[in-house]
Amino acid sequence: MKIVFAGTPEFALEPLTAVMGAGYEVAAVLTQPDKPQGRKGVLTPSPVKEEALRLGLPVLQPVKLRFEYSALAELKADLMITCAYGQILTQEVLDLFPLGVWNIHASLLPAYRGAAPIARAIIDGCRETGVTIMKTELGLDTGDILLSDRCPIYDSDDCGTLSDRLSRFGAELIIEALSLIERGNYPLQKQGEGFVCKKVQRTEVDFSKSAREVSCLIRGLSPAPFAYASVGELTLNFWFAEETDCDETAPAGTVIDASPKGGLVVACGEGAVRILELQPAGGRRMTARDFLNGKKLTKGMKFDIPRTV
RNA sequence: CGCGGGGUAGAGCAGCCAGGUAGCUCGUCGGGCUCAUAACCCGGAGGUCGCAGGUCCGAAUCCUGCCCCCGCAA
Repeated sequence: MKIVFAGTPEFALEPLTAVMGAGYEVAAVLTQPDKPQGRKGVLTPSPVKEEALRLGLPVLQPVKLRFEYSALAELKADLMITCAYGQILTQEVLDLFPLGVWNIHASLLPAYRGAAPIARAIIDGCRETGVTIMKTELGLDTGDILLSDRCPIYDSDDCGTLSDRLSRFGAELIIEALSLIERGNYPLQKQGEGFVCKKVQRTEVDFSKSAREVSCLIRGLSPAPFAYASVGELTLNFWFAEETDCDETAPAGTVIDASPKGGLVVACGEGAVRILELQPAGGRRMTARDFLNGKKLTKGMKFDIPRTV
């Protein structure tokens, strides 16, 4: 079976290497074009492209696949796997693969179709999510389901750790899926009513929400694009936070504790959160303890609360 | 030429604007207190102040050039 693997971010790496490791012939890797990154706008290849080159696989990076699929067609592959590729496929592209196009999606479909299923699930406070293998159709993540696997979300998870875990789940599932497809007799299950989640953006923390909502937002947006908050001239990106007990009552956003021993505790609308890792603007990522040693924050200071729209 | 912050003990920072003995919090090492301790008290070690040049009696501090790190925005 000749396979094309389409993917872009780190999440797609484990599945790609698993497919290779299982001995399948990967005819080419399809990924998004190199993009300018960072302050200097250095053209940077996607994680999947780097891995593909390392594996010695041919790489295709059409800007608009819907107009540039002749190279893909010439491969005459049997099947394509998509995994966070980043472009909507057209019917012409889907028709190139006799054994179909199969998608690895990081949610328990039909929930969290679309762009940022992992981050959204954490932000929404879900206790569980998963990975689904489904047949790719024209609709956004609406195709029939072949396999899925559940995965708990822990309070110790951020988007990075959960993404890593789901990536491994996806790798296992796709191998299982390929063997089902090879045998040719597999059950497909139609999706029910679901919903689409949008891409996540850098978001200012609203401490007037509950401690759980705040900690979930922080963890869901870490390690990018981050939840942040400001106090005076200081702006902080938050890498990790947990809910915590607090005896004190203080207006939302108030720094209840800022001692190197006690940690950075901030009052929320309900409860309080303990910030464990953060990054000041212009600085490196550090533990709250390190940050507090610099004494830029003291008990009683208040974080800005974004204006409610 | 997108905007901006920064490089000072192992870590995080202050000191720089108004040049004149290297400071704070934490860690670390030693001692003490305690039934005990991550708690408390006492003491010690540890720094080419990013690099190079310049000004000056004297530069972390002022001037010039270079290297490196990071936040925002794309």
